[in-house]
Amino acid sequence: MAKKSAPRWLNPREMKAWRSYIIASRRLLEALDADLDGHDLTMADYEVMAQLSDAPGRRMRMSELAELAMLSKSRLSHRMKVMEKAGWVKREECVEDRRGYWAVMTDKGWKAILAAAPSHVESVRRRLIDQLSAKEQEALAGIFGHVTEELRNQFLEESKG
Amino acid sequence: MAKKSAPRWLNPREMKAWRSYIIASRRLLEALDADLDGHDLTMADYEVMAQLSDAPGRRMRMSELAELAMLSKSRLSHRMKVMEKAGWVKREECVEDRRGYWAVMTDKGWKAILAAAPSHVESVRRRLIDQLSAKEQEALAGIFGHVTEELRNQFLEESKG
DNA sequence: ACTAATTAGTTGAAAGTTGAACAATTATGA
DNA sequence: TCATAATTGTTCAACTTTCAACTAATTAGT
Repeated sequence: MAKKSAPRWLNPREMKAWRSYIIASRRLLEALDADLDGHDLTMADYEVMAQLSDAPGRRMRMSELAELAMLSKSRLSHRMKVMEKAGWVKREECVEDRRGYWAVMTDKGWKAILAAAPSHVESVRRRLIDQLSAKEQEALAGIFGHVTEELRNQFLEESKG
Repeated sequence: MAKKSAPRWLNPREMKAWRSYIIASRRLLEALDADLDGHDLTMADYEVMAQLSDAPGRRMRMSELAELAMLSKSRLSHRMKVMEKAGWVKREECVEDRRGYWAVMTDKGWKAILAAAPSHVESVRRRLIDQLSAKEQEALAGIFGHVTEELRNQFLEESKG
């Protein structure tokens, strides 16, 4: 558990990369969320709905949905209650595993996501994707694909220690 | 207010760029926050403290601090109350403008940020910066520098309409 | 089969965030 | 100068998220 070596501070190039990224990302997410406002959706709720609409039968087990939408089970549970009240989803008991539930998108939910999707995509384009050349898009994918992979490795590494 | 044109969905390259970015970013931020846990700090609080420690006299007006740390005034106000209770900052009335307050970092706060900074930088390195080549770092800075600039333009554009 | 341990999902309380309303002060401008 | 507008920062209430505790059902180990 030694920790004594001098901190390796970021050099100017590294600092610029890090700060540009973190600042732009916060502003970008803020803008994307604001753009979704008119559809009564946050990015997180949009992600839940989008995942659900891609699933066979527009239904998915709660756990899997939480996993794909990157929410804690607890958080998903709370959001589902809200979205259920809005009539966008419902929950159905699962016969194969009676601990579990299916999150099921309703027709109303389907219509809601159909209505929101074009403007959301347009927003992602305008704020980010259309700002980048094809080369830059590939660079972005490369960089963050690698980051994700490495985070996964680090997580596995930390889990066993 | 015409909106009828067919949505321009993302092509595979665009989709990959967007999804890689958004997924990696969420996981990355999650990991960085987890790494800060041991110092009783969130990224947001760290940012507040870092900005404050860079300011002359380690003090800054509330508004400016909110601006730099990218928090709403309300949110900063709440966080300050918590950090004040922890003894890391205090607030002082402002003589030049008696509506205002100075956010002032205490000695204890200074020690706290000094203690947290090396491990935070190490975390940023390990999770992101050290994963990238110099070229990739420059690409990252280029991309997101441009995104920030464009977001600012769009914001100005929207403000007048 | 019987107990342990895991897994699925929910809940309630505490903590955090948002957004509008507000008091106090300063700036603007006829 | 006077009235109006804008700015500073806080507060309250509504809402959201987190964390730990919990029930119920399934799986594993013996």
